[in-house]
Amino acid sequence: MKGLTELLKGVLEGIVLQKIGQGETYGYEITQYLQNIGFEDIAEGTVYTVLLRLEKKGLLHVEKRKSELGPPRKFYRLNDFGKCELDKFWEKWFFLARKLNELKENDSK
Amino acid sequence: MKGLTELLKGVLEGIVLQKIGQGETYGYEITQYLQNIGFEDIAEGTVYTVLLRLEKKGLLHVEKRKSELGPPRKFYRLNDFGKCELDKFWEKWFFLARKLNELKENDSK
DNA sequence: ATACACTACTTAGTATTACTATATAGTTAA
DNA sequence: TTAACTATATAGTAATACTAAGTAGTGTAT
Repeated sequence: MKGLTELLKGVLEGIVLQKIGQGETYGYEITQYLQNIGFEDIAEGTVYTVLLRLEKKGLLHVEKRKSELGPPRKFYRLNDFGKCELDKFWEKWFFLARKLNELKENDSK
Repeated sequence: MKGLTELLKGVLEGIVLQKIGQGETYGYEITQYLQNIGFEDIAEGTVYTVLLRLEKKGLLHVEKRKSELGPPRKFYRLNDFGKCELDKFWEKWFFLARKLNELKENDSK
């Protein structure tokens, strides 16, 4: 899907948090994952900037370890603060989603 | 709801387009409307910058007319391009909403 | 051994957007 | 005439995703 950039602001961060929340992972894997679920236009660089930002904000536990195949990976997990921020993201998202559904449904009335 | 700023990127424009699509309106009224439906933290200035942007992009038919009570108003309607962009907004929104629901539902599995 | 593909991470610079703060001004009622 | 309400505009800021480019380890085919 093209032209999603502005709509992704804030959302991409939430998606990445959610993915990390489902189990230890790393940047390259997250990028592949996003491609697979339909976000074909999200580039690697974008994902890494999100990760570094989340790291700086202190939401992630980070561990650099060797990979069996390829260069070393930075493995991420959510810490307590990260889990809290993930919850907040979903709250905000569902607030917005509910509002937008209401707006759209007013059409048919 | 606080801290919605980043999530509103792109969305606010869509909401304003949708509101205008429901019938001729003007900035001040749109602002009041947003307050009423739960977006208490969206300031007047924000709405006007959106409107001027949409105007510049050529999505709106504009007509400045006197008001019965108060200063003159700029009345807006969607032109064909605006209607097209509104449709595109909803397409993008529902794409994203569907994806996010899928991500969230993976939790329970 | 060498070249290539794949894996994996980083970063500088850009564009877009919502927000803050402030300014301007017409209208109405006290 | 003062205050409250209506109505619009705009300069500057912060946050975020995107582009483009670079670095480097590992595995495979030639």
